[in-house]
Formats: sequence, C-alpha cells, structure tokens
Amino acid sequence: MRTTLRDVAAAAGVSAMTVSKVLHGTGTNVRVSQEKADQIRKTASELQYQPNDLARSLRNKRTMTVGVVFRQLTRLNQQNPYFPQLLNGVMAALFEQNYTLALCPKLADLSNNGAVSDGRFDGILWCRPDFTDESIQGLSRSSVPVVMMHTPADLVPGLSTFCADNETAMRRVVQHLVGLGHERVAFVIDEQNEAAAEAKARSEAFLAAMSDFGMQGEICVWNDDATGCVEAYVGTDRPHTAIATFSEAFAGIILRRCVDLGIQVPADLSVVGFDSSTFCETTQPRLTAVNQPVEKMAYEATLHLLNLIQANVEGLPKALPSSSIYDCGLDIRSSTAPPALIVESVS
Amino acid sequence: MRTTLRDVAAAAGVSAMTVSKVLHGTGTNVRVSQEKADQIRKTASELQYQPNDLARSLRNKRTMTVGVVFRQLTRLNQQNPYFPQLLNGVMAALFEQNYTLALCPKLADLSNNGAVSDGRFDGILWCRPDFTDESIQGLSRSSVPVVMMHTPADLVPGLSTFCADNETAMRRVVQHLVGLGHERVAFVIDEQNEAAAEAKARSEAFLAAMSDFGMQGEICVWNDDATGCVEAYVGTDRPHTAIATFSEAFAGIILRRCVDLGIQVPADLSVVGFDSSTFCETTQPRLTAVNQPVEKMAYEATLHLLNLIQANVEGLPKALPSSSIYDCGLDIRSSTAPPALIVESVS
DNA sequence: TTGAAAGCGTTACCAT
DNA sequence: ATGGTAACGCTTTCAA
Repeated sequence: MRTTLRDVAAAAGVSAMTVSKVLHGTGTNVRVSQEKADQIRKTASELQYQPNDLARSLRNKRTMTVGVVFRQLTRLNQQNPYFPQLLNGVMAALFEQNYTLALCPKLADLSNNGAVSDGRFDGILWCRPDFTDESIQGLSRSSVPVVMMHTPADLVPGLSTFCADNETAMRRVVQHLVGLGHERVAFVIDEQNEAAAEAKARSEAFLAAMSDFGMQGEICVWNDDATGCVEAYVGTDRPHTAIATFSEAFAGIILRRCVDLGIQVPADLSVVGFDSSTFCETTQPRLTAVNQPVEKMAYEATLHLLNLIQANVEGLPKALPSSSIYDCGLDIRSSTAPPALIVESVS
Repeated sequence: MRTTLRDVAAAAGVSAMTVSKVLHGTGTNVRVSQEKADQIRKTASELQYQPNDLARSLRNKRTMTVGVVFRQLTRLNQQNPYFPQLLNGVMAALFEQNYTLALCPKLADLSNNGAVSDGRFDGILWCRPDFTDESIQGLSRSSVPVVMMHTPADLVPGLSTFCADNETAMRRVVQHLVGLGHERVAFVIDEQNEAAAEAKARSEAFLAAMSDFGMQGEICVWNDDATGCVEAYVGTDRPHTAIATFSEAFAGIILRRCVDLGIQVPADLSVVGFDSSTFCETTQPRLTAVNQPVEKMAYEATLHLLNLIQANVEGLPKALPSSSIYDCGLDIRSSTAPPALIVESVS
C-alpha cells in the first residue's frame, strides 16, 4: 500500500490539506507555521511519501504533458531524418518548460475518429496530416488545444497550423528543372504519403507551376519501394527526364533504384527531394532538395501550443487560430542537371 | 464543461455504472441488455462523450504509459546515433503493445533523489546510469517496476539491468591496439560521462586488460570539446600512440580535433570509439569502434519491463532481478593502425 | 439485469 | 492558522 497524503497527515497530527499546502504550496490564503511545516516535511520524508500525480492532475486539470501524434511510425534512422528533426524541435520547446513528451501512436488511429482529448494531455501536436472528414471534425471539437503540423491553412477549422509554403517551394522546383531544359517532369508521391494533406497541396502547386511555363506536369503515385521506377523507366524510352518527389527519404529510395536499374542520375534522370537535411549530402549523387525547416517548424508549433495551453489554464478566451507558413528554399546539389539528350522533341 | 459518464447515464436514463460497463466492458459478472447497450452507445456518441483517462487510470492503477529517463538530453543527430538507436528499440517494444512512451527529463533530476514513482507510469526505463547512493536507494524502493540500462549487475539492488559486457569489450580493444604494436594507450572519458556507472566499469576493465599485457594504461578525463587533445597532443612528443574513448560521439569530436591540430589519424594516433553505428562510417577516417547493440538492448529491456508490469498487474510475486550482459564485438575500420614510428622506446 | 454508495488521492472552498 | 467537507470522473463492491 502506498502512503498517501492522509497517512502523512495522520502521522504528523494535522489535516490532509495542511500537508497538501506545505508540500505543494498552491495556497496564498493559507498559512502554515514554520514549525508545523518542518514537522510535516520531515514526516513525509520519513514515510517516503510520493505524491500521486494522477490524482493531482485529475483535480488540477493539468498534466504537464503534451501528446505528439505523428504521421507514420517510422524508425529513427539516417535514411529518414524527418522524424529526428521533428522531435528535436518538440523536445527543445517542451523540456525547457518542464513538460513531458508523450508519443502515442494509439491516438493516431483514425478509427478513433479524432477522439483526441482524454485528459492525459494538456495539448496535442498533430503531425499526422492525413485525415478524413470525420477526424477533422473530431480534431476541431477537441477540448484541449491542438496544433497541426504540415497542414495547409483553413483545412481544419479553428486550429492553428504550421506548414511549408508548398506553392512557392514547388514553383522553385519547377523553375529549376525547366531552367535546366527539362520538359517532361513528374511529381512522384510514395503510397504512404498519398493521403497526406500536403500531397494534394504540392501536386496542385506543381501542376500550376508547370502550366505557368506552358508545360503539362504529371502526378505519379509509386509503391513504397519505388516499383514505379522499374515499370516506367526500364529501357531508354523514359516518360520523364526529371522527377520531383514528395519526400527526401523516398527520393533516396529512388536513387538506389536507379542504381539497380542502370539509370544514370542526373544524366538520364534528374531527381529532386523534399526536406533537405544532411541525408541529402550522403546520397549518391548528392540530392537536390527543397529545404523545409522541420525542426524550426516543430519548435515554433510546440511553443505555440504551450501558449495556447497557458491561455487555457488562465481561462482566457480562445485565441483566433493562426496559420504559419514557412518559406522553403531549394538546395541545389548534384542530382539535377540538364537532360542529356532530347530523345524526342515535344514538337 | 466536458460531458462525463454521468451525463451520458442521465441522458440515457440509466446509472453511471451501466454506462461504464457498456463502454469499457470490464464486467464478466454484469450483463446489460443489448437494447440498452445500443441506446447507451448511441447517447454517448451523440453527446460526444470522451472518457477521462486520468480518472480511469486513477481507479485502475494503470496508465499504459512507460516513462523513459535518459542520461543526457542530447539532440537527435547524425553525430550521436546513440539516442535514436535507443528510442527505436523502446518504441518497437512499447508501441506493439499499445503503450505510450513518455520522455521526462524532469524525472532525471537527481535532486529528486530517485523519487520516481508518482502514478503516471506503469514502469520506468532508466537510461541514466550516473547516480548517487541516494538515488540508488530511491530507485530500488520504487513502487513501480524499474529497469536499468547501461548499469553493471548488482549496482542497484533488486533491479534488473541490461548492460554491455564492458570487460570483454575493453579487452578486445586493448588486444587490438597492443596487437598493432601500441604500448602507450589511454582510455579517454568525456566529462559528461565521467559520473556514468559504466565509466568506472570500462576504466577498470581497460586497466586490467592492459595490465594483463604487462602494460600500464592511463585514464584521462577530457572536456566535452576535447580540449585535452590540445593540451597533451600539440607537438610531437605525444603521451600516447592510441586512445580508446567512452563514446562514439566523443571519438568523432576527437577526430575533428585532430584535423584541427594536424594530428594524423591513424598515422600519429589510433582512435577507438564505443558504440559502432553508421556514424562510424561517416567519420574521417572511418572509426574503429566497439559494437554495442544499443537498439537490441533497449528493445529487450523494454520487453522485460513490460513483463514486470504485467506481473505487477496480475499480483504475482516480484520476480528476482535479472542481469543481461551483451557481448560487444570490435568493428575494425580505418582509425587504427600500427604506430608510425617509435618516438621513444619504453626502455 | 440494474442501481446506490463508497472510494482512488488530491485540492478548493468555507468555516472556525 | 488550521480543519471539515465536497468534488474531480471513474469503477467496484454489494444489494435489490
């Protein structure tokens, strides 16, 4: 049996609330004599009293814990630096304010229908942007603050969003590729990300940018092991001379695929990734990629969440949701070059 | 005001406990008619009822959350793969059993004196092996299961430990270096890890192994930016021809330091790291290192913890603590070589 | 098959 | 300056 506040109170010959005041000192209105306070602390220590945080949280409606729901439970590894970057930002913001970080894949289960607020968390950072209409509803009804990462503005009513400027980013990609002389360009999405909110945003931005240059882009969805590479690019009559991808990690997979299939990058095919981390320096060839400041975004999103929580606690009225858009530059490396030869001109 | 179980009960015209049974169905002994059950579920959904997990956990004494206390709050990055590896193992074990992972630097605060069990966690994985006598006491008194990583057996009475076989590992390091012809070898610990439980273990193992070869090893503690390199290794009259380090990350720092100072590795100095991850492939030169299976250890330690939790829940008697020792091979790469020239023979 | 009441451990309010 | 009482939201006896 664990010792409770009451045990301490009994042992010290005072009431439970006196002990509570002394040990957790919320009270301004309640004063305890120094003498008694010392006695209580001594007794608590002798009895090895451990306050039950669950009970405290239940009363205080405060857990000092933030839940992070991530898109996909991937392993942390060099091939996919996105998740570590995200966590770095979140941890930096959380830990300096003594919050606990909870990783809960269970919440990400969409069968939950966005049932997100169950008292365990003071706030939620939602990094899983593929949702259904149902989960969108659930999210916007949440009784605890929710902040969305990688979500275009106004997709989820009432919630603040932190998102890349996909329009400008894709425009830069297209500009770069077209500037190199490419005319047949595809935007390739890995199956895993097909349902992501940003997949739509980037696809549309890509098509629009291509169209502005008087060209027609193509959207492809490929299997997670880039089977599409095999299907479409064996032989010399390749449908595109350049492809942009939804993620850095997927671009990496494609590069390896190209090696397998004897496709020369960038001579035969130019490849552009999304998210430009140190990983891009390690690929063969080094990967040209859109530079999304994931860590910064995560840090600022978390900070924003903490502010919302604070406002919530202080009973302030709900602030209006904000949309933060992050400009993303294009880091040009070695995986893009002019098309080697015009196999067939577009007339 | 959030809707509670009672609101649902009132709306459905039944009692609170009936609702509880229907929605969380613990009861074998209590039966509710299908009709009423459906009605209750319908009402709950209409009212957007969200069970409060805090209250449930308080009653059930179960949070389905495991706290991970780590040694040092470092950023996740390529230069220090230890933490990602650890998390991979922990997550794999936890998430497949639907547990939530909590990262709580607050608990790591030693001022806590090992006050570790506050109801929020069903169990704790302690990856912060530098502790005081006081915290050791606190840990072994914990009312929830605690499993120790990186802790030599029998250091904390009553707790299961998962630890590298430091003795064999250091012996292998010494054997390799001595085999190459080195006679003046140091084991270098970064300040940050000076208090780690394994620092002592590895130091002693190193000295013993050296002694077995009839040589006297030296233990050095260096500043985290390897200032020791500057102090001791500028000029040609270097005290050692080879150094082994406490960690892979620190070895990386030393390698960069050597570049700054014009020390050739491995010609002037051989360097051996601890923990052999992909990082060792990226250093210049590639780093010879002890191969500690961090992810595997973390996975198995977490699994063990979950078993302890399960036993705890089922009211089984406390199992005897176990000590798991992991054999660590030496991955020989390019940072070790025979000493270039004997500057001064040892008589 | 169902309900009432008592608690889990803590804290807030209102007395004294 | 201190104590009694109620409540946070849920579940578990026990009784009907």
